[in-house]
Amino acid sequence: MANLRQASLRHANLALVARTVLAADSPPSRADVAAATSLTRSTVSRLVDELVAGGILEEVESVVGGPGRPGRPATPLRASTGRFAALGLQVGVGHLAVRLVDLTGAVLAERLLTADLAGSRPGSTLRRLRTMAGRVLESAPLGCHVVGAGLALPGIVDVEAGRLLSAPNLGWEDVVPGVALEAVLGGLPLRLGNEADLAAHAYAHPAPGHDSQPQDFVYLSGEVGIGGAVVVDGEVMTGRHGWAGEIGHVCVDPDGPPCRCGSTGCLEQYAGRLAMLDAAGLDASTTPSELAARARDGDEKAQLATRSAARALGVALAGVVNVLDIPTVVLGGHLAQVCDLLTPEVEEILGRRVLSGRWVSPRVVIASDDPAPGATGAALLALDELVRDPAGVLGH
Amino acid sequence: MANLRQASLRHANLALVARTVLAADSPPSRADVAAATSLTRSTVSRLVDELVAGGILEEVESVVGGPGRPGRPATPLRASTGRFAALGLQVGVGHLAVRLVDLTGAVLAERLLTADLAGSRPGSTLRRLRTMAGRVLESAPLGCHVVGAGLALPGIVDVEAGRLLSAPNLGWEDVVPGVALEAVLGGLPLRLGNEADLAAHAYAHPAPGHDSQPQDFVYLSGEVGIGGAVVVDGEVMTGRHGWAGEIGHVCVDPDGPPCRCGSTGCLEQYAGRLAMLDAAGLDASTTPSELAARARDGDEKAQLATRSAARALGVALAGVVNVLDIPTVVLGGHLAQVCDLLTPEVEEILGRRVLSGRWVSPRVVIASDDPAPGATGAALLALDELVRDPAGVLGH
DNA sequence: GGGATTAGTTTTGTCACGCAACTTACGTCG
DNA sequence: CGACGTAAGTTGCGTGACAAAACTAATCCC
Repeated sequence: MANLRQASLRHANLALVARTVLAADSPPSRADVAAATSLTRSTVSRLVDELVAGGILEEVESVVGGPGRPGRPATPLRASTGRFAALGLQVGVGHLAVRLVDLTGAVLAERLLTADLAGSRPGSTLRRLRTMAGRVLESAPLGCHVVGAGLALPGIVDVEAGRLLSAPNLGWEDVVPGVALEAVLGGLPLRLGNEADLAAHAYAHPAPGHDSQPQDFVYLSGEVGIGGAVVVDGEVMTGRHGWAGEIGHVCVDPDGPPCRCGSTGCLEQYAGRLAMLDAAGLDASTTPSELAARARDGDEKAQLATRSAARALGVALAGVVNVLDIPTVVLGGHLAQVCDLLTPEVEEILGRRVLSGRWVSPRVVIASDDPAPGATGAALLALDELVRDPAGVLGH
Repeated sequence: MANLRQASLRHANLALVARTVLAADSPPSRADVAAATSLTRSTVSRLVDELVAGGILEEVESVVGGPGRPGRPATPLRASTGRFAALGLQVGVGHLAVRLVDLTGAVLAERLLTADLAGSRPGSTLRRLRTMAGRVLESAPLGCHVVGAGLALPGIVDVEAGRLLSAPNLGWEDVVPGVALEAVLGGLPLRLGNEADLAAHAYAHPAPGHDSQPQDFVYLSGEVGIGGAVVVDGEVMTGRHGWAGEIGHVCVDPDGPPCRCGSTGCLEQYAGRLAMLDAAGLDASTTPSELAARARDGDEKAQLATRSAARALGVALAGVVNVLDIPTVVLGGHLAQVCDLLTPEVEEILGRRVLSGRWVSPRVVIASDDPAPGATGAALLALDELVRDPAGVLGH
């Protein structure tokens, strides 16, 4: 409900120009940006100059063989490398991760640590994360402004309060990670987020301002249980309180096995990592790839486990697609590793159970195999604020 | 991705001022609007003058005893009555409806017709609707501009193409209602919409620019089957193709009874009107209120039917709430008539099955008993375009 | 080397808003 | 009953952001 004044106009067009440059596949010239935005060249020039002066964009020395076109050669523009960056942190059930990502989406520095954190003490775990974050920040290039920090957590988060309400797979309840980390952040605001939400953001936007296809999808993140997120038009749906996306607890069968959430027949009880391994008669430490290999080799129990998981995924996702009309499903985490075993049956069930399946067939695709997409997503989300309002870091 | 120019600024602020006046509970003065929008009085004055000249707003003759406050008395503003209106049409399974709604949300004229249209021929039904629309338009007040028309349909709609793809309960397939109605519309664009989507819009916005509480909810519309809509921040989620909200076909039990959609165990098979009457051993023509009365009087089969419906609703809605974090459910249509029988058990199941139920208890509320909320919603949606860009009807 | 072509800059004009002074229209109080 | 206070609404001026168009710059092509 905020009003608009002349300054808003400038803010909005600065953001538009910045986004246009970041979204381009190859560095565009001022003239290209003018054509893409339907602003005039003079206006674009002025805005670009401001963004370059502010260190958000930079001009590329087009050394290599130009296009050989008549006319004055263009000055290609791109996001500044290493000038602005954001810190992405993640506490997973099996790992800690810290990443420093810049405006081009490049990882300037990172640290990964594999560890079983189920049942760990929040205090000591967050201290380990703090140490890792300190190292990463030390190795940031000179003159690099860290503009934000985000922390991905596998649980239900109160974003406003910066509080982790509950992370059953970690065994954490009611934790405020900001206090343990604030020494290393130096006053930088820390934004918490659900791991699946942030991973989904990273999938939709592999770099700040850069949109990938598709921009509407349902994201499933398999770790111990199943996290999820719904992305509409490139934006992660957070819901009324920021707790949307709990697809792992959609009911597949009301008479199904009890879930630790207190309900029965949740998707997680069929397609969660532990549930699948259990159904296949394998130890909890077995990797999903091992399970997939056994299923392919003809192990009957492994095949049963994957088939049961596929059926549950099909039923749960059909409901989601019926309600949201988002016919693309992205599988990440352990689900990505067994994706090719699941996909045919899941797609078959979706085609049958989705009302609009007659006109558009739902598709299942696989996410990247990044072990910590949540950390990347947390950093990218912080950088997005910069792209959305570049005037904030310029001369105000 | 459109750029901003000075004109955009004016357009945006015109819309802001218009919305502010429409959203106010009592007619605000120019000074009130200035305070609410944080625009200056001079700017508001200019914009209001334009809107008054354009016939969108009007000054109220404050005849009755003013507040007796010192200072120059205010000139209260409100939406013009009867100057701009939109036509809302609806084809339901049991009725036809036509409404003319103005900017204040008042119904200027309407016509309702009860008829069993299941299996009707689209051509003759639409001709009847056309006649009704003609009568309604004839009775519009002098100087009333009809700025848009919308048609609510109980099925899957291709909004862009103006085509009804499938309405199983009517038995209609692949119909383009625009051609049958264009004679009466006189070039006015007709916008199709799903009945539940439009009813949900009317619930969220009882008048143009006026927001009711809540602005985030799941809407269930019970007719023969069950239609649904998801409203986030006052906006009906349409999904990738406009087919979102098919909650009636969320799977409650994969081993449940077959549904006409080709799937099994859909919510509609438990809580649809026909399904409930069938389970209660009643004739298809029985009213839901009659069913409710029997259940209250101790009829065991009727109680069984309502309990089964409540359980199915609980399971299906729990899934939706888990995915979307929208803890308010609005029941309309036949579900509204049996709402008080269903609510306790549905809320109990939601509290148990919704992951975030520990922090926020989901609530079930009842919609208005308007027989054709879709028609109202269709008209309101058309008027919303006017409110969103008032400059469109002024001096361009 | 001159012309064509394209990139980027400079200049001038327009328009919407903020600011502040002003006018209007009412109550209040001596 | 008339001066004063107060709040609503108007008027005139200044500012800033963008459009339009003329201009400069740098390259290719002949």
